[in-house]
Amino acid sequence: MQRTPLSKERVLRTAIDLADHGGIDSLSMRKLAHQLGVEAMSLYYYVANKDELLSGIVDMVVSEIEPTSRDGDWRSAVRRSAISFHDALKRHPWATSLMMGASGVSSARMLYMEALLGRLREAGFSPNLTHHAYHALDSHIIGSTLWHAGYSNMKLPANFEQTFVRDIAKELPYLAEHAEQHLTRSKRDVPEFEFGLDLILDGLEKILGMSAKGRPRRRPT
Amino acid sequence: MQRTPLSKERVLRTAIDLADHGGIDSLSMRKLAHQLGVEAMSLYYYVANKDELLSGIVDMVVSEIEPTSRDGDWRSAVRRSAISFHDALKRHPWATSLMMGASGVSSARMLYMEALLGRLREAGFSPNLTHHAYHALDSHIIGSTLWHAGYSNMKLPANFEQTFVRDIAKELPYLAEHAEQHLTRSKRDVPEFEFGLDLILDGLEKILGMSAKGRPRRRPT
DNA sequence: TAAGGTACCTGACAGTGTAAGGTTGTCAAG
DNA sequence: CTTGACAACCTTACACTGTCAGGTACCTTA
Repeated sequence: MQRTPLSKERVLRTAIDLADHGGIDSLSMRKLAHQLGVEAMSLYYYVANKDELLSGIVDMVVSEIEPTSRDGDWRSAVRRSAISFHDALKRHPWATSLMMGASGVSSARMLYMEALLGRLREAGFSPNLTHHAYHALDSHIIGSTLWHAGYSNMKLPANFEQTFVRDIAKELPYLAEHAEQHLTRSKRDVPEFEFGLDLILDGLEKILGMSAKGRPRRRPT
Repeated sequence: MQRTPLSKERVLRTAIDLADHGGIDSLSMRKLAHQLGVEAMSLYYYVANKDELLSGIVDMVVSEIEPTSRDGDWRSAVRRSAISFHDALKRHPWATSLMMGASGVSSARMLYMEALLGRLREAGFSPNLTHHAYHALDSHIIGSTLWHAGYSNMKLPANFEQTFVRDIAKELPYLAEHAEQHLTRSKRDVPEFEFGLDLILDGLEKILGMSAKGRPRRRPT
């Protein structure tokens, strides 16, 4: 009875499972190897080192993102890909901080960027506005997700509302109000992420409209 | 000749120095102790464990932020504190990801939140709009800074422009354009951070104006 | 039969956080 | 002057981390 041989694919996938389940800190070479029924050093046959493993799994997460479509109006196309990005990061919260740290921009990420940047440029965004739009969107996605990850990780005491919120209500009433909103917020409310996203998209749309009126664009390239 | 005794203050301050200089990974208990002329375990007299040390230094960074002022118009007050937040995180890039991870919200952070939330509410923002405004701003700050940290960390080859940008120009023209913008961007251009910030502030201002016209607010509370 | 490569393993090393307990110095009470 | 308590610091040890150096078993091709 011989086990099926490993593969980089299988190594990365198991690594993602491990990180998803126990957080990125619980992803060690030995644990990962054990999960695969193998010794730690065997993994180095498939990855050069842990950094490569990490950027590998980030790559897989990034490739889960639906790239900005070329169809339909730019606004809903951008919106969809942003939400898809956000969703992917919610599925793998550890990926957010990993994506920003470590080793440069992966190729999957570059493809995503190209699709988004291209869609904006071809919708009539100037190079400069495209630049700013990209960073505004990216920051919002990253920031929202990082917050979401931190928030969902922090385990509140069971009676958080009765104790903490009441305690700080006198000295920090606005914070108490804010905390309570998180607790009572229903699924029908606008998600925080989408509110901010639409704020940015609204702003971009307005700027685009102004510049289009001022000097109608000639070449779509 | 006896050395002056340590203090939690001094431990944290040296930890910040170490992290500022060599990144958060180079902050180990032993190195920190060595820097203080002491053995590792002595630190545990001042901090319970490394987590407490980390949240301690994050706290110190947060208290560098200029809280949202109660004077002047809400917009420039919020803008100033956001920039101050961003600046603090640029001074200590490691703090960004630390702030979101780990152990809940520090008391310094709560004070900052209270000031911002309060300022918004008292400017006429509804509870719900305040909630969304807070998260939009926070996400942008965190996201921008995290990006900035990653970008400034990644060391490009000296001739990045000539090699990489040229190489990808054919397959990923928009990405190449974007990369080039980062390289040629001058100090007189609008910083990416402030562009996004103003986008958000513009949007909030507009919503606030609309709701004020629709149903003028009665009680500032 | 030999060579060479593939896929895995053993052992070791330097580094990490920290639990358990030990050693000083200072200082007040008896 | 002694005793004991406390503060401030140290020593040792353990389990864990990534990974270098090298070894082993098997399979394929010459």
